[in-house]
Amino acid sequence: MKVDIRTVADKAGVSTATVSRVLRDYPGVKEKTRKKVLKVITDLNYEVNAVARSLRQRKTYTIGIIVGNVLSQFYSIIAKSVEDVAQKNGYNMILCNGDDDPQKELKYLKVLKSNRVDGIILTPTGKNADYINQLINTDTKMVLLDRLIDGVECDAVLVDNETGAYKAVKHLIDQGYRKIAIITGYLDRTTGRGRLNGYLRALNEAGIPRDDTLIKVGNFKKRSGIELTKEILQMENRPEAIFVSNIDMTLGTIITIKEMGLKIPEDIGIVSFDDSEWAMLLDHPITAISQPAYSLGSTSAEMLIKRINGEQIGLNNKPIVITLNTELIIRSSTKNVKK
Amino acid sequence: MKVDIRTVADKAGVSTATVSRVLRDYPGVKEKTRKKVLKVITDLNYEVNAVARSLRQRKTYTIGIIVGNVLSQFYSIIAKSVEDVAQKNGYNMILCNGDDDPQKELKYLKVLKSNRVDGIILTPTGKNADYINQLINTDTKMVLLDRLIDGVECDAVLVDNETGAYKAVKHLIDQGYRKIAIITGYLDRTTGRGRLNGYLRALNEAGIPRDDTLIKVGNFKKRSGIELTKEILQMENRPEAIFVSNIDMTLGTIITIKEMGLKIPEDIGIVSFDDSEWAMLLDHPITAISQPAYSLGSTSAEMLIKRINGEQIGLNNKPIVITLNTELIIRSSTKNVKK
DNA sequence: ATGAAAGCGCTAACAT
DNA sequence: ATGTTAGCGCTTTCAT
Repeated sequence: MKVDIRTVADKAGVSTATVSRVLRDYPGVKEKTRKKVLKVITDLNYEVNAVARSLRQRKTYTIGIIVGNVLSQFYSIIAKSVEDVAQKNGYNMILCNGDDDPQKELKYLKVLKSNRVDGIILTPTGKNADYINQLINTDTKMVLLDRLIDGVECDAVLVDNETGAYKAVKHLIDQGYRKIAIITGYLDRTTGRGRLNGYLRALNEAGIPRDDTLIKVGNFKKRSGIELTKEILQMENRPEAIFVSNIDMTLGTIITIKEMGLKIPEDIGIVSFDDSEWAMLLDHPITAISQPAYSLGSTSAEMLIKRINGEQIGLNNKPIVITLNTELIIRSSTKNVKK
Repeated sequence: MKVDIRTVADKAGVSTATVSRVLRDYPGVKEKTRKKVLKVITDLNYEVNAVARSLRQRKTYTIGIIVGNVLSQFYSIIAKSVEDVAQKNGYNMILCNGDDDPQKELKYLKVLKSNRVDGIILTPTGKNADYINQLINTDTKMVLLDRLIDGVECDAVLVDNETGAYKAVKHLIDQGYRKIAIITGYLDRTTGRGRLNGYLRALNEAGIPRDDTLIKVGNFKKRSGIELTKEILQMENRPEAIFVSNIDMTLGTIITIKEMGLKIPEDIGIVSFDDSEWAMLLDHPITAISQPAYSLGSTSAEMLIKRINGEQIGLNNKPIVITLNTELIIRSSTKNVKK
């Protein structure tokens, strides 16, 4: 049996307007009437039709989030933090798995737009700038997460990739390592580029000349960690340490090192951008740059909701970019035994 | 500027009905008209209002999923697989983090209902049976994932917990272990209970008497893995091996063993229900029961969508329970050196 | 304090 | 092949 606001109104002997007022805790309904209506609602197990409400109010109380890859711990934490904040503010969340694929990203942006979400949090692939600009210009609330897009001005919450990478590589240098390889991610992403830049800055500062044979470009996935590590370890004059730009590739790196029968840190030093609870349990716990994943998500969600509510942010309401800091966690994978 | 179907119709010089037909690839629109309308749609960047469409069609093309804990790898994989299947079938997915909390579960069930999702996939806490029954009776499509609920008859996709646990513990026994402890999860959940039962069956079959001091009840979280492992290792006559009922608790177990300066498997054998890519990288890779997480999610999503489409499933359309098998992956954490 | 009625943006039956 | 129109279930003015 279908039960809508009409059913409730009839049964309670009031108009639909009154039921609607009760539903929304609107003041100015006589206590007795309210009680009566609430009783009928309970009796009939009535649940407001959010679709109809959204249509009428032109507000869905829903935010969309498109992440790079739900399978990674990093994005799981972000999803959770966004959800926590959304919930606290009475919003629902639609999670989309962009898969770091510009096509899927575009598709999901359209889906979210079509569903009239009140705002979008996006981990951008870096493409689709035109469509994204168009969304922003037509007043879609949006916050970029973790990465920027060339040619797009938008609120964003980022991690200080360059400084993080710099700290990691400086630590290696301080430990006495000189020949240091890097496995980067996509260089057309601010994350990949920033981490490479930090690496280069640390080397430069220490007077170590740049050596392009030590720079391997991966795709942030385990597979490329495996392959590139193999390449590095098979070089005739093997590097002393590797800086790996994210945890999934680090996993691949460790697998490969094990397979080749080498030891960390005796044969090769390792530092990872991004940490894992498991990384500290290995026979040689991995030194890592820890990212504030939870804060990244919660900060962007809070920012988005402020925008949705029309609250003033910063000066003259221009887009704001917030950059969060990383932390270097020193463990034994960078203990230079030869030094 | 607001652009709706009316705007498009006017600009194209047709009625809204025709635009609607074009939008839905409805046959019987003259090619020339279709072209004209499509051009206007592109020019205006028109995007159909899915909210209005849903209201009218009484169909949202959205499925909701409530998982136990988005942070765990297990549920991440499930979320991804459900999303993959949903996408393939033209559905969106709303992901909710039930947090294994009956209150949140109830809240999200209501939210999803209110949003008129076409179906729900639920990892149930086991509570809220009344409300869930009411949903089912009012024709809400629902599939239970990973766990059942007492007193609820519903489609479900499960893992064979008992057999999995049995295989794990039998393997320990085969390795010569006799004094075997278990760290279980909530016993009011079919997962916790099933795994305990498998443990007991294996012991029983081997003629090893049940010893309740060796049965520790946890809550599936790392913290309880840490605490209960501490209790076990401090027993005056320490067990020779521990069967840990999920991966988060296993993480806690390993942390504790390390902290106490003990060695796996020399001092204590470990087998985990649930695997992790990292578990194989430890100095003593962890023997584990691997769950078909991806299949769990995809199977339940497929089942749900069939139900939504009104397809006949099984005999006389009664609820169906599908149970998937686990796999024992033997590594060195169960190599009994004393045997 | 409450009700009547319009309308949010679409789709679908019916008419032409 | 296309248009007219009612209505999906709500909220919100405007009356009373």
